[in-house]
Amino acid sequence: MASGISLKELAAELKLAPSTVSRALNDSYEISEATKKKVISMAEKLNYHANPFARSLRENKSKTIAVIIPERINSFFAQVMDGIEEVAQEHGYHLLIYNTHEDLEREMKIVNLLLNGRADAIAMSVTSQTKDSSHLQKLHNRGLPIIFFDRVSPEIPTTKFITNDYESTFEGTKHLIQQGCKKIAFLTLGKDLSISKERQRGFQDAITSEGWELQPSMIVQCCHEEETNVKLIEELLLSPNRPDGILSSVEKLAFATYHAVKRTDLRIPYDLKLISFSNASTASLLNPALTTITQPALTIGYECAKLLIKKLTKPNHYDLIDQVITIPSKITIRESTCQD
Amino acid sequence: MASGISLKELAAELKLAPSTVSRALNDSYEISEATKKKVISMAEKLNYHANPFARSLRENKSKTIAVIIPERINSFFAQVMDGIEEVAQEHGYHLLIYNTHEDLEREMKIVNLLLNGRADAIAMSVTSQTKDSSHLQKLHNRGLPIIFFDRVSPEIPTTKFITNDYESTFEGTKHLIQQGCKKIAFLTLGKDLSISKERQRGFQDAITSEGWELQPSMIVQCCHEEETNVKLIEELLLSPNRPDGILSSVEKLAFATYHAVKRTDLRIPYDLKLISFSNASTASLLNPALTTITQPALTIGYECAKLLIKKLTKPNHYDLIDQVITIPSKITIRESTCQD
DNA sequence: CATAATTTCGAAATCGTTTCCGCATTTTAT
DNA sequence: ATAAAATGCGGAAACGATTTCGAAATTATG
Repeated sequence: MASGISLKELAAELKLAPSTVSRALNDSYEISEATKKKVISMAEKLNYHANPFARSLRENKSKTIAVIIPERINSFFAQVMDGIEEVAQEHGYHLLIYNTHEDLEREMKIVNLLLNGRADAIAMSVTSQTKDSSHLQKLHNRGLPIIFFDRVSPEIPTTKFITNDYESTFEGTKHLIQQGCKKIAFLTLGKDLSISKERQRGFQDAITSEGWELQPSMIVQCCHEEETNVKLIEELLLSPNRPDGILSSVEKLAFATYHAVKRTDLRIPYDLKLISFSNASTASLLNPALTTITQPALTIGYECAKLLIKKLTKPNHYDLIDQVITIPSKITIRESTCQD
Repeated sequence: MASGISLKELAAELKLAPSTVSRALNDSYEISEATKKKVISMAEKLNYHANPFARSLRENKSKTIAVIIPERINSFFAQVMDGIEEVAQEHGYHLLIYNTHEDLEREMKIVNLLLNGRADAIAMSVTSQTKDSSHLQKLHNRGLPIIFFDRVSPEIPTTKFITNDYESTFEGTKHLIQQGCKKIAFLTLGKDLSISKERQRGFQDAITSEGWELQPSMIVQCCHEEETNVKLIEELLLSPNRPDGILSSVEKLAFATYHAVKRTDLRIPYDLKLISFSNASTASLLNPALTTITQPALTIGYECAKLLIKKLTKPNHYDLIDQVITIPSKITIRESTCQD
């Protein structure tokens, strides 16, 4: 219905063969400058636009990259997408974007959808539930270039971008300790996630490096349901041996903590200090301003896209080798961990 | 490279004609149950996946909807996208997403990219600079179903979804007045935008309905550059006839206001009351909590997608008629406009 | 049993590109 | 002057699916 003129029709109009017109439009050396000009100007005049599907079919590539994220309302993922899009657009690539909503079922469905070659490559961050990776393995086996960021799948031998999860969490915890915290809780989402494990390890090592004993009740498994999390954290804060510091490994758990605190008569930072992984630009506007561990989201997006495109444009000269590339986060200290 | 088995190969394996296999997989009535079963099980066994481009080429449709937004780090647009994706996924549609970064040049490039039929339909919100609509007209002329949300282009005769911009702003302004404000400023982005005009009209009518005179200096034209906006607002707040109330028509201008206020010794809500259009879930966590006009973002997303898909699945029985559908916003009063 | 009707399937065209191969014609080399 | 090479273009196949048309096989009907 919305179809315009085809190459064949354009060729007929020019009294040339379709092959000639195709070559002219693709600036082939076999075509004289004179015909090229004629073809191009006629193409513009008739408003010719090459059918992308015919081209994709013929060339076996779609000029499309799929991006799969677990959550859209999340400043980190939003920034990564902006980064990916920037580089992709530069190279003429389009972006198919899928939100799994932290739901493994949906992730599997989406991944299966991509098995048919609709996208030339994939950049993704898995859900917090993703433990088994057989669905991802299928993608990889099919030869589809795939790259992970932040929430990586360790079993797939490809390039992964993460931040220095262990070190940032270690430092973040140390910061809480320096600020006088004696009992610190760690909020986390999926315990199967590799970054969760690393962050937890950083947290634990910081605790034990003080000669303190690690209390299991201070490792709090949260879910993706906001209200449930708020209640969970509220209970934690009302318990007899409540923490005086919290390190949240996920942005939204920090927000949940704010909400939970509001329900108690505790005050941040006096009764509770809070630090969290977050890329929210509003961190400094919160009440009180949130001390954050900020990931280099935009850079991660750039690098993911760059590598994927490198692989797509030089498939034989470059491979997405099995490596983890770490780009450090930055801690920004604000009021939520500092009482003047 | 990543190509799997083709229909023809599958047919060969089954000793059937490609046409038969195609029909079997599409559950055609002309094929016996016996062969259908055989075909389907063999397809699964050989991991057959129909090539989407061959299908798109043949059927002249891509099962893809393009979404164009001016900004990704914006809770409103993020929620709209979630809404669109939800409905689209239900109907087997994929989403191509483009961020124009409030840049008209980019918007035009992206729109031109979509002229070739890569997407079956478009849902978009224009940039704050978009005044001329000839590039959008081209899309529409091509017969591509297009729908606008929030930032609409009035000249394109199609369905548009907005909120009750005039009324919400009117009420928001009245609320400031009720809270004791005597001089109110209005922060806006593009003055050519239809929603900006409507919101500004609501603001002005609320002012004049009090018998007050409208002061031109209280209409503040902002840009998309954060730091510039902060300075602009700071100057406003330091000027001799500074406002004691601000209505921000855009979420990020509210954030800019918070930052600007921090640079002065004014305090919200005592010296300045603030209300803003915003869908940020963190509005209640800000310092002080922000009074918001919240748009029904998710619903807008749902409705956009529903209508587009209705048009795509029943092209002859339904048209995207030239109408503006209004879904009301909700005002949530918080501390930024209330001193106890 | 012969014929008609119905089921079930195959051959081939088609969508719009790109590209391999081939054929003139012109230019350059011998 | 003739052979060789370069230039410029056309014809047709190919990518992988769907679909129209038609034919064979099966079943029903008289």
